[in-house]
Amino acid sequence: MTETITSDFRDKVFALIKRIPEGKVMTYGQVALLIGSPGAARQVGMALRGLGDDLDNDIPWQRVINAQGGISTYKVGTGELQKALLESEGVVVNTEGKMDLKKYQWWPDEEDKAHAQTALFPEL
DNA sequence: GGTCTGACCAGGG
DNA sequence: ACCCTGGCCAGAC
Repeated sequence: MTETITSDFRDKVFALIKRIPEGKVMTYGQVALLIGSPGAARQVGMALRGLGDDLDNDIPWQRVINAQGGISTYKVGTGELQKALLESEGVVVNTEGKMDLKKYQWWPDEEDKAHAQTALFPEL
C-alpha cells in the first residue's frame, strides 16, 4: 500500500474536481470544505498549480473559480484558456472573467456526498 | 526546524 | 465599488 503515502490532500482535490459536471463550477473554498479541510482554499489553488503546463489531463481544472465568481488564473497565465474552456461548456463569462456563481455553482447533494465517501475515500 | 509563499476568503474602512 | 488587513493551512526551502 505504498500509494497511501502520497499527498492525500492533493488526491482529494483532484478526485472531487473530477466529479464537477460540465458547465458547472466550484469555488476554491468550497472544494477545501468538502474534502475536509475548511479554510484551505489557497492550498486547492496550489494543488492545481501543480498540474503545471500539462493541462492536457483528465482533470477539469477550469471548473474551479474564486468565491467572487471570477477566474483566478490570469495571474499564472492560464486565464484566457480557462475562460475559453468554460465558454465551450456553455458557461457565460464576461470580459472581466466573471460569471454568475449562483447559476453555475455546483454542490453535490447528500446522496452524492455519501457515495463519494466510499468511492473517493474508502479508507474512511 | 523556522520562515515564507500563495490559481483564497471575509470583513472593515 | 475599491483598497487594505488579517487569517487561513499545506508545501517548498
